[in-house]
Amino acid sequence: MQYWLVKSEPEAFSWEDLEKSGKTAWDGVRNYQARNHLKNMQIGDFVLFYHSVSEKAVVGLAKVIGTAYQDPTTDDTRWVCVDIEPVQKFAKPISLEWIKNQPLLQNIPLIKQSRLSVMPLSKEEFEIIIKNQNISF
DNA sequence: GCCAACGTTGGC
DNA sequence: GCCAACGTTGGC
Repeated sequence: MQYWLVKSEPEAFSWEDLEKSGKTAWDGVRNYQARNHLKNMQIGDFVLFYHSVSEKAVVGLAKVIGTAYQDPTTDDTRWVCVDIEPVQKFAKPISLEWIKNQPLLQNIPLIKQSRLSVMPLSKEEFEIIIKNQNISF
């Protein structure tokens, strides 16, 4: 079991869009580091969903329901996507500002490498972010 | 809206 | 193989 965080501009694809469609192919990734993380995802892994730019907050929890396969939005075989589905919306979004103030979250790529769109989190980092959300697994 | 950070491209 | 130019992301 691994833990991940993915970013999306809500104007492009939001948590609400994910809930509406029930599941989605996490495609369009064109960065090798992010691509490598996608390839490492396993079915059942949890994925935190972050709204970048206009909101800058983690807004929900999703999970992986399909492992990496050829990204259908390109013929270029370098790129893959995975399938995810929503688990639960956060009762209270976790802001970037809050994350920056947590001593134990100082090393996550969200802060250190702001342009990476798919990143791994440790179990501890994941649990700090989802605590107080009353999420039932 | 600006711009820093950073990844990619292409000329040499 | 280096690096300048360029495009994109995302915080501010």
